[in-house]
Parts: sequence; structure tokens; C-alpha cells
Amino acid sequence: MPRLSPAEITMQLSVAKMTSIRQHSALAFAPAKQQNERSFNFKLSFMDKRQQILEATATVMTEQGIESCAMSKVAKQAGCAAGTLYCYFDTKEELIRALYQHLVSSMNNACLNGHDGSAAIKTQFFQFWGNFYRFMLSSPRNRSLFEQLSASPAIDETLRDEAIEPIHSVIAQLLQQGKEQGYIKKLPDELLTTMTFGSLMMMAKKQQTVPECFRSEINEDDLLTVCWDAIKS
Amino acid sequence: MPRLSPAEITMQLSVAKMTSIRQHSALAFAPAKQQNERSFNFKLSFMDKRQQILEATATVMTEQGIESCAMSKVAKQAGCAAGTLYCYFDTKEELIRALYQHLVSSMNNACLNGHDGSAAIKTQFFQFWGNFYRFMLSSPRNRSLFEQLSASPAIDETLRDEAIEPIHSVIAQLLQQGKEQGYIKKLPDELLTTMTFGSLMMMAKKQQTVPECFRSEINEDDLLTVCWDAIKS
Amino acid sequence: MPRLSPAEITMQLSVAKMTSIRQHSALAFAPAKQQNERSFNFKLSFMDKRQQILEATATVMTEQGIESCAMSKVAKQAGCAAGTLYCYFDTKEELIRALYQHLVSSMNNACLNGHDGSAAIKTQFFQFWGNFYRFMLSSPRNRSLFEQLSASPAIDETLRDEAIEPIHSVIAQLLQQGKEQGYIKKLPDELLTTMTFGSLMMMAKKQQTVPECFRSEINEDDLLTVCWDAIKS
Amino acid sequence: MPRLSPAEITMQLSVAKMTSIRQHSALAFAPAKQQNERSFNFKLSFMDKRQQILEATATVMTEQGIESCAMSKVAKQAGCAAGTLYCYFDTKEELIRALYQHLVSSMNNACLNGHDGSAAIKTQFFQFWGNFYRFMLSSPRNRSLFEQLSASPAIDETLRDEAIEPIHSVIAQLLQQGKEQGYIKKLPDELLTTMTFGSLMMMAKKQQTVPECFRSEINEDDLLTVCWDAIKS
DNA sequence: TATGAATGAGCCTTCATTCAT
DNA sequence: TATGAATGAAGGCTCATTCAT
Repeated sequence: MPRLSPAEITMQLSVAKMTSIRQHSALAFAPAKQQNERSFNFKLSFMDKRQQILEATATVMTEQGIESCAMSKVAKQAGCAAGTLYCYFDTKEELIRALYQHLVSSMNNACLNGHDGSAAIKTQFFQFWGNFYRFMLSSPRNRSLFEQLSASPAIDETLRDEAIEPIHSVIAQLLQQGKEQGYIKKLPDELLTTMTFGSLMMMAKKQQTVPECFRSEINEDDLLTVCWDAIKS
Repeated sequence: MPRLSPAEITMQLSVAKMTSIRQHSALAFAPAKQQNERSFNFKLSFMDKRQQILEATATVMTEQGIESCAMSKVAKQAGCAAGTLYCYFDTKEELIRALYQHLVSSMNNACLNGHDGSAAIKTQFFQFWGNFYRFMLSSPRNRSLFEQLSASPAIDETLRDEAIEPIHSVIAQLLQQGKEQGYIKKLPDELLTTMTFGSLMMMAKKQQTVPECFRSEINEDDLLTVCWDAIKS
Repeated sequence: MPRLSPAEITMQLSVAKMTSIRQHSALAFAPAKQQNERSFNFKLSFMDKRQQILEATATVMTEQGIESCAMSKVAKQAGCAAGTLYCYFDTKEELIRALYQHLVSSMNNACLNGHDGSAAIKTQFFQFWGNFYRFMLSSPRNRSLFEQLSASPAIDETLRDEAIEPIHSVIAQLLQQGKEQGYIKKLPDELLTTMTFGSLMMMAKKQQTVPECFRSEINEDDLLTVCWDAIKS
Repeated sequence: MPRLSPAEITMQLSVAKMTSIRQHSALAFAPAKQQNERSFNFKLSFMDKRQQILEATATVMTEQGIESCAMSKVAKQAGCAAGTLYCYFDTKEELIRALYQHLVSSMNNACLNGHDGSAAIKTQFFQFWGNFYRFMLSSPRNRSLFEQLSASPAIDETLRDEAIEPIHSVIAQLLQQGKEQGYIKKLPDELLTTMTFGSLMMMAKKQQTVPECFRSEINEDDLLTVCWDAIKS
């Protein structure tokens, strides 16, 4: 299968065994190993401009940092005039919020991939957070974006909650089951989630930004085991 | 006794056993509970100007965010003219780097407080990371600063390494001992440290920014236990 | 019967004595009290586009001020695309000039309503300026438009003269007669007209924008008497 | 007496017979004929920058119209950088308001010149409105500014009232006396004032913008007589 | 050292106008 | 004719930095 241009990837329609239709673009790749289903590629002659702009924003923000992510730079990157941005987004803030939503949506899809609520708790845990970790690790772009956007004043609590919502209930159920079955510490969900999230994010960041500091190769399973040991009772 | 930094001179005169001279200023408090020596704080009417400026920068940055931390605002907060800032720092970037160094220095001191290389591994671990966590949790200012500064393009890897250096060896030794004694997982130091650091930072942030999401009170010991369980073999 | 402007055709079908065909549209109403003939208004579902655009321009300009009267807003208000405006008017300036002409044309008609060159001078004066005053007072829209357009750099002296032309001769004759008959001061026509015009415009504006400053009700006859006393010899 | 530069005029200190110290600059001349007092000129080597900016604003606004009065143009005219404007005025609106206040203050001074509350009503009337008319007529700049500023959304009712305040009471008293003595129509003050003001403003404008339309020279006394006849009972 | 007025590049945003469809 | 996406020049404003005092 030839390497697809971002546009093509973006519009790709993946038909998996089940109902899990996922959209991914250069903005947010699902880990490559999970693209093993048959897929029909609709080659569209035009990339949606809105998409192009989001793309460009992501690029500039990743390469130059959110502070130097000027609308003029985004426009240049997107190959259009500055004014054009405002045909698609009312303000810069709006653009940033849209990018965040897009990104989180991709992350959600990635995390939920292969989720099976009836599997063993530990299995579910490894599956979910493994997805999350690979999502962040496999794309420095995604991780950097996520970090910068999350810290931006443009993203308020409401938007954050709203965006995270789809995975929130999954995690809650997982922890609930785990606690009931005696596998997981009887600590607040938020605590357990926050610490797992925090340690994996930090690891992904370190590996991307200072890979040389890890003398030996980092094994994904080791990481997840560390996380699991942290919360298991 | 080594030459003291302006902060130490101006902010505090610690009368205690000579071995426990700690640096703190409004910029970075060590947790209050560890200030159990008698100390006389002399609020000097002319604080060293450089210090005043760092102070002001921290204040503005905390209150308004790093994006709106304009030099003019810093000057105003510091009670001096904008031009004066440039008598002490060549550029804004320089100022930010100095603030980062100052902050990390405080953090280092806080973390090392009461450290005893001969104590039991778990004890050392709890002591060290307990210090760290309290440092971050007790001062939203410190935590917020640390986060914003760490993400700033002004702070490069070299500076980061250099600043962290003082605690690096302590952690390395702690982990080394732990591994040798079979208490700690045989995983790379960086991995163990990064994950502990990441989870505690994230927790401190969550508690400061969205405290309402934790239904019940968070117990510091629970957190440290989670961290310990994560890395213990 | 001369060819009618789109406004006349589309906005109204006046069934009255053939001598009193008046032009009015939402753009410029003649005072209601003078609509004492039976009239059938056919609101046509497809108003002439050019008219629609003028209409929309007037609305936007009145509601938002001439400074925020953007072509895109006009288009939206007119229910068409921005580009369409340029099918009817070469430039924005052109559009503004057309609107001015349209408005002044309405004003002229209003002023001349019921004019009788053979009536007594004072009667003629009251009739004419009464018409004018009611035209301005009864429609904040007309008055506001007139003021804003008159001040616009798009309206040059030539256009102004040209637009006013129809009533110019009427006024000139009225004043000429008045002077000959000894009723009116022997002062330049322009002076007499300008002052009357100025005082009535200013009054209409004040009443529309700061009505509360007039403690008692303003009587139209008082106003016209003031104007008459001003110029009568 | 040599022609003074604006700066010199601005800072001029007029020592008149009485206590009437008036300040005028190019922004707002008092009518020339009233500068017949001895005056001491203090030649200042620097013109106050704030004044310079107001000056420049007035110039640009007069020459190009309020709509094209861009901050960059003002800066250029003032001979400084765009940013400099913001050292003296927080926003463009602020600048416009300051200019308005400055202008109205000059107008007030001009109007009140030689006012004598004990003189005959008609005399007071001629004095006051004569002053006003000359103020407007003698400086197209003042008149144009006044008109444009008065219509600007930056000037709210509060500022207007506040600025006019000094002459308001004088007029009120004049009219009150006039009505009591039976010289003036028993009509609302606002009506009488508005109409007088409106007719004189309009006359000044016409004479400045289309002087050729007045075939013969306009006599100031004629104008004031017209105004007086308008309101006298 | 200290000042703070001045600078001017750069930011976000608006809008009249064009042009391929 | 009609569309509306696209353009890019301006506009208001901010701010790191300089420099004469």
C-alpha cells in the first residue's frame, strides 16, 4: 500500500470488522499497527480547506510553539492568505479550539480501539493505556499539540470535559469493576487516572524530546506494568 | 560557608544548625511544616534589585500567564522603569532563564530537605518525593511557574540538565541502592524517575486547578504509596 | 407619465388622483398623515434586486452606522452574495451615491407634497418646511441616513446640487415672491434656506436622539413659526 | 507681531484687562479680532507631545475625514512612531475624546468671551452667538472637527454634556431672563438653543464648503438678526 | 545605574473587491 | 446574472528593546 498524502488519509474510510469507523489524518494517526483492516480509499481531488488550515496550524504549533503560532504563519503554511483563515474560523481562539477538538477526538478513537468491557480488568487496562501511550509516542506532533493545547487559555474546562467525555465513562467503568473485583486500590478515580495519565504523558515526552537519556530501549510492557502496579491493590 | 545568592541574603536569615541552610523567598517556599527551626526574617527595605525583578516576573507570570508577561508589566510590578530590567538581564529570554534557575534551585533544596542516604530505601523515597510533592502542591505559584517555564522555548535541554543536576545524583544513588537491594524494579533510572515525577506533577496540578474533581480529600501518603508500588519490584 | 424608478414600481401601487403620485418605499416614507388616499401596497415577492440592495444598505447603515456598513453585511441583509452587489454597483462609493440619490429623491417628493405656488407665501412656507420636517422627524432612518450620507466623502458637491435641484427652483420662487411682496427679508436665498434647513434638521435630530431633553412636547407649528419669524421681514 | 507657530500659540499666555485668561492653539483659534490684548509670548523649545498628537489628529481628521483618520496617519503627521501615540492615549477612542474635549473647551472660551450677564438680553444674545459663529466660521478646521467629532460614536452623551456644561448655564440664564422680560418666546430652552445652534452651524459650514453659492457677502449681523427674530417674542 | 519616552516590527482582524464556476 | 471563497492591504494595538538624559 503506497504512502498516502495527508489529504487522502484524512478522507479515508476504514471498514473494520465491527462498527468501529475511525477517522485519522496526519493530524492524529492511530498507531500504524492497527490499520490492518481492509480499507477503501476515496481519493479526493481537493482537501477540505478547513482541514488544510487545521493541518497547517498543527504544523506551525508543533514546529514553532504555540506562542509563535501567528495567524499569518498558519496562513502561509496552509498556502492561503491570512484573510482566508477567517472564512473558516471566526477567531484565532476558535481555530485553536477546533484543533483541540479534532485532536482529542482522534485520541479518543485511538484509546478506545479494541476496547472490550468484558475482558479481564488488567487486560482492559493494558489495552486502553497501551493505546493511549502509543498514540502519544508514535506522533511527537500529537503529543506536543496535546500538551500545548491543553495548557492554552483558549481551552476552558467545559471544552475539555466535553472533549474527553467519550473515554471518561469507559475509564470510570473499568476502575469501578476493578475496585469491585478487588484488583484496584480503593482510591478516587481521578487520582488513579491522573497519575497514570501523568506518568505516561511524561514518558512519551521524554522519549521524544530527550531519547538519548534512556540508555536502553524502553519496553512498552514495562511501562504499563509500572502503571498497573501503581494502582493495583 | 559559600557565597550566598542575593535571595538568601535578602530574604532570610536562618539561624539554625549550620547544616540546614535553605534558600527560600516568596519565589519558592519550602513547605511550611519543615521550617521548624527558629528563623528571623528580615524584610529588607531595599531588596536586591535583581531579586526584586525575578520576584516581579514570577508574580506577573503566575497571575497573567507567560503569554501576557510583558517586560513593561514586570517593570511596573518590580517598581522600576522598563529600561532598568535591561541593566540586570540582557534580554527577556535571559530573565526567564534566570527565573527558571532560581525556581529549580529552590525546588532542589526543598527535595533534598532531610535527605538521609543511609536510611531505608522506601523511607528515602517517601522523604524525597514527599518533599517534591509538597513543594509543588503548597504553592500554586511554584507549580504554575515550573510548568510554564519548562514549556518555554527559552529553556533548552542544557539549562534543564544543568539545573536539575544537584538532585540527579541523589536520585541515581537512591535507585541504584534500591535495585541492588532488590526493592526496586530493574528498569532504567530515567523511566522510574520520569514516571514518578510525571504522576506527582499532574496530581499537584489537578488539585490546584480542578480541586472539585476529587470527591474525597487526597491523602499524601496514598499518593506516595501509589508511586512506590509503581516502581517497587 | 414618465418611466418609473424601480422603487416606485416595486414598492407601491398608488391608486389616487393622477396628480399625486408619490414615491415612497421603506427607504423613505412620506409622513403617514399625508397618505390619505386609498392605496394598495403589493409586497412583491421578488423585489427588484437593485432596490433590495439599496434597502439593505439603508438598513445596515442606519442600524450599525456608516463606518461599520460593510459590503458583506449589506449582501447578507439583502439576501444575496457579496459578489452580486457588484453586478449592480461598480464600487461601494457608487452604491452610497445611489442610495443618496434615492433618499434625496424621496425627500424632494415629500417636500413638494401639496405645494401650491399660488398660495400665500407663509402658507407655502409652512407647507414646504412642514413637509420637510415631518419627513425627517417621522423616520429616524431617513434623517440618520441623510446625515450620514451628506457627511460621506462619497457625496461630492456636484451630486448634492444635482440631487437637490428639483426643490431648488421651488424654494427660489417662494423666496423671490416673498421678497417681492415684502414678507421676507431681503437676504440671499442661500442664507435663508440654509438657516431654516439647519435649524429644522438639528431639531429633528435632537428629538430623535435625545428626546428626553425636551421637557414638554414640541409643537410642530411652534417650530415653523420660529423659522418663519426668522426670515420674515 | 510675527505669525506664531502652533506651539508658540498654544503656550501663549494672554494677559487681558480682566481675568479672562484664554488658551488657544491652532486646534482652536479664538476669533482674531479678539486678540487685541497685550500678550506675553513664552517661546517654548519643545511642544508638548500630547499636544502635538492632538494637533496631528485634528489635521488628519480635517484633511482626510474622520473615517480615514488612521492612527498610522496621525503618527506620521505628528512625526512619531505609531506606538508613541499609545504612550499618551490608551486607545484611538480615548484620543478622539481628548480632542473633542480640547476643542469644546476652546469653543466654550470663545463663546463666553466678553459675556456680561447684566447687559441687555439682545446684546448678550448677539455677543454670545456672535462669538460662537465667528469661532466656527473663522476656522474651517474647528467647524469641521466639531461636526465630525460630534457625530462620532466615541463621543457619548455623558461626555457631550460634561463638555458643554460651562456654557449651558449661561445660555439657560440668558433665555430665562429673556422670557421673564418678555423678549423671548415662551418655548423650551432646548428648542430655542437647538435651532439657533443648528442654523449658525449650517451657515458656517455652507460658507466654508461652498462659499461661491452666496452671491453677495454675508453680513454677520444679518445672521444674528435672523436668529434673534426667530426666538424673540 | 536608572529612567521612561520612543520605536517599529509584528499580531489579530476587517473588508472592498475579484474571479472561477 | 449570481455566487461566495479567496485575497491582501490596512487598521488598531502590543511589546521587547534602545537611548538620551
